[in-house]
Amino acid sequence: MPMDHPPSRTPARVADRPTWLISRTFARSSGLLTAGFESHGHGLRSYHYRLLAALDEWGPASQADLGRGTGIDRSDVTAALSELESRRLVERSVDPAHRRRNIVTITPAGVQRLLELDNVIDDVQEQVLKPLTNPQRRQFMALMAKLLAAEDE
Amino acid sequence: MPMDHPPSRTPARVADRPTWLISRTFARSSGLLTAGFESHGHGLRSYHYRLLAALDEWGPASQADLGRGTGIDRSDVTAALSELESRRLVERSVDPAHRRRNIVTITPAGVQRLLELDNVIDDVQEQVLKPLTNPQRRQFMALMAKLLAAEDE
DNA sequence: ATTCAATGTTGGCATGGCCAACATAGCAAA
DNA sequence: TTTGCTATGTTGGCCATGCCAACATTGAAT
Repeated sequence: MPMDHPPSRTPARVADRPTWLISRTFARSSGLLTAGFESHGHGLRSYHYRLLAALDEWGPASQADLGRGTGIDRSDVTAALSELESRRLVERSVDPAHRRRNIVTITPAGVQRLLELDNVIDDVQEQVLKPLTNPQRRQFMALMAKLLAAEDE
Repeated sequence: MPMDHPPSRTPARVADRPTWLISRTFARSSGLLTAGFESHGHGLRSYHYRLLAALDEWGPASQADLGRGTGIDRSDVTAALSELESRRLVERSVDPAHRRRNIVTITPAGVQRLLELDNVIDDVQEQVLKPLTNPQRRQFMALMAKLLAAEDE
């Protein structure tokens, strides 16, 4: 999604459209995020961050719950957790009550890593919003929140 | 990118970050766009639309110019044009001056299709922006434009 | 006891954005 | 004029994100 080769000019019917602006905005944001993860992300990506954050904030959970909670597909949760586990950032253990189910726990090293990623990601927010004044930033976020409120129906 | 299964709850450190809002906004916009193309797009996708729009607005062009103009990679231009050509929406002919170069032209049927796609896409804009009042829509777009202005440097 | 639903896992797919390599063709500098 | 350098179109590949299907296992419901 990072579109590193932006169009030199853009057809008018495309350039004016909100969906185009949104997609360009996302490309910019996503590009900066990717760059941030690449240089200071210790090989992790956004799935990993979202899972670590969920585990830290909500405590140990099953993979299915993590998937539902974070919106990440079950199969992708499995893959991302395996990577986190091999880095000792989370631990998987069988739920004694439901032996089919794994209980996933974040390790102290995982919390540590999460904190580091927080900083990386905060930097990116700054870069993304740099062109806007503080009131504009708040306005922008409020408008997006309004746009997304409809999502729940 | 359509994220059709949004998170049921979202970790706080994720939920209030601009990059998250942007990515959710894009997911929504992109999902509606995909749905629009799927139901009334005659099997075409956004690359096709962008290319048709460029050809309609700028007139016949070489593939390399189309790529540079639209920000689509040369190789993807080739593929998308082949699909458009097989549907008789564009025509390729060798540039007599530079025999290595193709001159791509939009056909009347292509213009027709473009007009239809315009309507589909306009509908999507409405859907995306529905939660906002008209002044809010203008504000939102202005803020994104400001965000993207930095892109040129 | 027999169904049914949930769980974790594997493997696959599409889209959008990329890159590398290649043959061909034109241009330019020597 | 010959020797490059560059542009062009094409093929084929890669990666990330978001998805879906199928499967065996397991527990719960009937």
